[in-house]
Amino acid sequence: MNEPSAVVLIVEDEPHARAVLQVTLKQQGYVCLHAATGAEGVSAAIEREPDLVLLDLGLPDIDGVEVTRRVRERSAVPIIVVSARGQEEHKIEVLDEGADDYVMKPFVAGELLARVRVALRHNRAAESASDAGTVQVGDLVVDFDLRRVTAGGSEVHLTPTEYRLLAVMIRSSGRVLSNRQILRQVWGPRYDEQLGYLRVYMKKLRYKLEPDPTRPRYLVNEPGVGYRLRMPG
Amino acid sequence: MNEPSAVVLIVEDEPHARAVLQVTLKQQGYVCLHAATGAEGVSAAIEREPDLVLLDLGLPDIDGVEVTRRVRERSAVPIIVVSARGQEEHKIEVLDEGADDYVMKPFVAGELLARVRVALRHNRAAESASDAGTVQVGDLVVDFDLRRVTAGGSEVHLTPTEYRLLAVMIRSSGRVLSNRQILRQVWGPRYDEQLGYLRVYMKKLRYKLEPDPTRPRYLVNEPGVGYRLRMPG
DNA sequence: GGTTGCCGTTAAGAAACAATAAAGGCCGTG
DNA sequence: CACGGCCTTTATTGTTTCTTAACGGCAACC
Repeated sequence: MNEPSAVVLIVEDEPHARAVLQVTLKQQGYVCLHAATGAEGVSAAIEREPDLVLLDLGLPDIDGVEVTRRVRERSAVPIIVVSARGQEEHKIEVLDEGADDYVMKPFVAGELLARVRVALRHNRAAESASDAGTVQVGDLVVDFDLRRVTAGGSEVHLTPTEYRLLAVMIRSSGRVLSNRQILRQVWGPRYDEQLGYLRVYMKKLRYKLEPDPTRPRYLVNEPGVGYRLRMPG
Repeated sequence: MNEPSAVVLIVEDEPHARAVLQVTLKQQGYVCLHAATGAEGVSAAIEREPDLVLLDLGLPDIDGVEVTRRVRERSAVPIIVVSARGQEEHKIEVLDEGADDYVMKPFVAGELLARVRVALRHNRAAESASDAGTVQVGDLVVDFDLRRVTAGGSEVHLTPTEYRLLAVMIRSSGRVLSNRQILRQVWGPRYDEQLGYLRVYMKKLRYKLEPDPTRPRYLVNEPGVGYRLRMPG
């Protein structure tokens, strides 16, 4: 049962840090690409189509925030930012620009790898979601071919946004999705702070899908984190 | 079912102490390497790739803390510090630099060997857990992909801070983490003196996870140092 | 036997977060 | 242009989580 090996682009100017990253990743069977400057990183991230980008914040030429922005103009590749101590204040900026996660140097190998796995899995889930079919969770059935939803046996009409939200949730059913992740997938990367949208539409979905909308069985909130579509059981 | 014999690097200047360590280990089938100075120890730890390093704190040339730091720049090999009385204050420093555990001289052979086994096992677990995404310790299971925690078979709801704390502990299960290390990882670098936070949240976690919260089996305190997530056995 | 240091526990107020209702804007269609 | 459906926005209320400070127990040490 081998995972198909993923290609990871490492954007890091300092040779030693780069070596540490590469060794850590290669041991797990990942294939590594390199870029030593922000400019190289941007073009490699777009042209060579890696499955993941590890981006150091302390690059010599372009600011890491700017690198993220430029990559995001052309690609949805997951970006994990690696930053040294004393650069905490960039964390929020860079996440706002569309980075997916954040790891502090020095990091424990296990932690880095965990985040890499999570980021890759997202990506794969989003891609394979395009192959259609019907998904069932409890008495909720979504037919992606016909774009039809039934709850408790009877058909439910959903607006486009409601449908996209449900699709995102049901594709990752069982797992907690952060508010940011949901907003990016449903409304787009620039909307990932519009928590209000998400709340309003969660209410609408619950109203249409839940047996008792005030006591959600399916669409449950994890305070401070996000939402998840609970699987039966 | 033979354990694959592990290679242990002993860094110790005093001949008698070295002999005691070596005999204790050889009887259990471990292969021993030696280094008599800190400098030798650093290069041997990196180049000869032992499975474990036993590091004496009272070396003639380089401080044990410095040895740990230099090894950690290049290797994730488990390090167990062996320290004489009167060096207690170094324990925390050396753990902060990335050592895995410490044993006080004079030590009982059984205790040393138990910690050696734990450190070796931890290393192997960290390697094989990297394709799982879920980590199990005793009847505690953390699924990092789903962000789900179960204790004794039933799901447990954790708040964001509780979850981060458990994640930090379980990623380093078996080894001692200093209060400062934990605080930095869970609350951030600026909170590394807020011991109160840690105590409050340790209680909350124990309450939710331990069979008998007043007699912790998993989250155990190391007085004056920090906490450890004890592995079963 | 008191003092000190460290740990566990508790509770209450502050802050962050979530659910809901309702109003206004946009846009296509009749 | 009036209407209906959908999306966005704001305000209000209610809930969960975090922070903070104080207290009590226990052991080590003088």
